[in-house]
Amino acid sequence: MVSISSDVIRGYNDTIILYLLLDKPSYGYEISKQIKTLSKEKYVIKETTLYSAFTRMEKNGYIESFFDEDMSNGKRRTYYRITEAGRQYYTDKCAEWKLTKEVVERFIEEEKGNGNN
Amino acid sequence: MVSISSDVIRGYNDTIILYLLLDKPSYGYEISKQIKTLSKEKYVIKETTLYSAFTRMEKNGYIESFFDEDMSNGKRRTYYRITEAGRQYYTDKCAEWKLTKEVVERFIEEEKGNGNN
DNA sequence: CTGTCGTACCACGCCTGTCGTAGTATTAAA
DNA sequence: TTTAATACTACGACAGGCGTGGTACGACAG
Repeated sequence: MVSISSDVIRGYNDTIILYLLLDKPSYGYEISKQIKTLSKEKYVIKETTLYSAFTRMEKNGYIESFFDEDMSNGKRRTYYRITEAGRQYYTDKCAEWKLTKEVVERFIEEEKGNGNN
Repeated sequence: MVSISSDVIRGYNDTIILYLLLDKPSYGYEISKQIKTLSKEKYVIKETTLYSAFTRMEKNGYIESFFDEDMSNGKRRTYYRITEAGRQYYTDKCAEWKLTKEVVERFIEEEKGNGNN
């Protein structure tokens, strides 16, 4: 069965997360659910991968963390919102994706290598 | 300037190399030149990356190394030919690429994030 | 009132692939 | 004789992903 290997989306986890923050802030658990449903269960991000991406991106200034004000119950959630730098990074990554796609597809052929010719 | 980051094609260097071996055996230097020209200078694989990919793929049984018989001069070249397992791996990677492309593109939007909305 | 499940997060440390640096060796041109 | 192109190798650092395991809360079952 064909499934996505981690090396492939390695460079795009950050982009995927940023995409889900474009419109509104969110938090880890919600984002992981969204990735799962939006990808139609094709890609399920690992928790550690997700949270380490948060840490890294906050350090890089692409996102900012805050706590929900009307959080009265004990469940503490760390929300993240995208920064301007994050939006820029996202845009850049989208451009890069187009280029990468072009390049990779020069080396992908449906007919060739598939079976025996 | 938009250029391909190593993390992005990380999972596809092996695939790219295998593609260039589908029709005929080749060797490191030639393959690196072909990647450069075929990608229109967009992607230049690092030597160390290339040669370590060879080692890894030979260990995995995707390629086999041999020396050119009519090598009369001193320049020793290690040629590689793709194996059946290698062809299978390539085919699988092509299928995976399609899936990855679908998934990633759900999180890529040209209009969104580009600028300010 | 104990157990389990779902939510929400974090620390630690390993693994793999990439890449920087540097070195060897040959041939051909300048 | 020095430089450039060809052809390859060794070594070690680094970053991102991920396995493992732990904390903590609420809800609901038995």
